[in-house]
Amino acid sequence: MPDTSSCQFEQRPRRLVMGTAGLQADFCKMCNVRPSSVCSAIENEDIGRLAEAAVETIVTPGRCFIEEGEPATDFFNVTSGTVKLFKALPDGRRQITGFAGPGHFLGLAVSDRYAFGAEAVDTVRLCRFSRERMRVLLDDFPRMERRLLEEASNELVAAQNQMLLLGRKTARERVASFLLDQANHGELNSEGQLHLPMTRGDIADYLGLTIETVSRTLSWMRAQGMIDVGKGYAITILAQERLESLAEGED
Amino acid sequence: MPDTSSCQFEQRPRRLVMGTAGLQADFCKMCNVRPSSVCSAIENEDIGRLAEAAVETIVTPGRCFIEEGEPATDFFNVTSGTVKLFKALPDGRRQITGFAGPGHFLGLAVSDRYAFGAEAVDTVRLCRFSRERMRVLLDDFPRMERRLLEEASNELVAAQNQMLLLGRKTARERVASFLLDQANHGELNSEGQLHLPMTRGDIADYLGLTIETVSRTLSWMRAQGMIDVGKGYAITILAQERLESLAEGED
DNA sequence: GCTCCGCATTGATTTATATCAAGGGGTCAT
DNA sequence: ATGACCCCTTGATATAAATCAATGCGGAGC
Repeated sequence: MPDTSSCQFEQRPRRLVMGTAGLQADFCKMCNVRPSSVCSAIENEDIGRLAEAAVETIVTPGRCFIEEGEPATDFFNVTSGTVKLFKALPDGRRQITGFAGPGHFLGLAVSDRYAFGAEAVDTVRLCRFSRERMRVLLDDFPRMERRLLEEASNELVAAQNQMLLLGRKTARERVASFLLDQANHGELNSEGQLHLPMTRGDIADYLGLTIETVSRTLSWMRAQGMIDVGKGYAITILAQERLESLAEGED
Repeated sequence: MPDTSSCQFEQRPRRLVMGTAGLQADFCKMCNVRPSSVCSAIENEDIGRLAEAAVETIVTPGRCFIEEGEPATDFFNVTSGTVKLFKALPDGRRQITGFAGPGHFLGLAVSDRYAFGAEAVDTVRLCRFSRERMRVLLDDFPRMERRLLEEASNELVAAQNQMLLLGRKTARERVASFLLDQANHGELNSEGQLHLPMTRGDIADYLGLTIETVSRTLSWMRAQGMIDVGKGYAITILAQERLESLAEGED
């Protein structure tokens, strides 16, 4: 069955079906990502307002839920899983501009169209807010707007770091930077392993490299004793300091 | 005289001297960049509050006025001229993350240190605001915070485009994209020429290329009849559509 | 069980761009 | 005027990473 979707990452032709019912206040009150998300800007006493504007959505792996260039109707807040954000060229070349994990807010768009696409890497849980309801919330809770500005500023810093990486770092430096970033953001499992939810192809599209170069670079790092590459997507960092100096080009 | 500054772009060892006196209300009221800047969020009746918090600063070409990693004490608003924003690696490799022209707001930083450096490309006029005074202004004028969020969102979109450029575009596509961006933002002179205030080196550091590749690519475009390279920094776009399809990789 | 297919790894070769190198044309201070 | 210094351009060569190609592994479906 051919893929007729405009989204390069879409793997299933079916439309994403999303519910429309709001949530109970307790849902937000108990939410484990609230402390680290923009939702923390709303106090417990007002949390019902937030909850009733939100719709919980589950996105299966590989499913695209924001398509670049489509009307920007919704904002999203990731509550679990990992999302890849990307831009594409007409001939299919792609650049992943970031990975968004729990607590991350998506959908900031100045124009009325999304400037990027978003696809679930693994199973992703989202809270969805329509733009209109979000607008009302922002009018009523200016603290939320401030929190959103903080979030945007953080992303801007990350984007600047990524521009330095893409414009000036070597393949080894890129991969080292990536592993350290992932180790800082995602938590390690009981064996100190870093679980990467994304494929080598995703990493390549994030780092501006090819799959082969990412694979070769990881093999080289393993040969150097810097990392251990386990089964599946698990990686153990064995020489963090060496990776850090490599990431900053001090080798 | 050796350059002992930590700023890679600093050319003069003297410290930047900046005044401390606030401005008259009329200064902001008459300001020609107010409509396109965050300052437009403050109405005429309150503009005195903005003016008294601002200090006008003139920065000579090549002068660095924000140093990466230094304490983030001030915000800036560019009123004339062009600023380059950059990040650097310890060995001197640099990435210019953007050029900021009139109306552009600088200094958004989450931590208490600047995440990037800023240097005047040509003679630059700035309004400077201390973080504390800016904080008070934002508390008193929530519209300004909203305006700042818009600005940050715009920058985020630009950053995503730049990541696509740096990660996935060829040298020709990069230069074509750059020329079109510049033509869109800066206005053309009476002869339809685009005046680029920055050097080939700056363009190279912005596009993740070398000076030689930028120069060769411009020469190639001229040989193709796409552009005319005039004296100094003037460029005429002769075949906009060809440049546009080139910029999007449709060639 | 087997087959298929996507993902990853590794090797051989190519190529776009960097690096090295030389020279020209401004501008500024002496 | 002269020389020093930038910045730019162009040519020759080197190289990091892409591309082309082959193989292996592991899960899903039959």
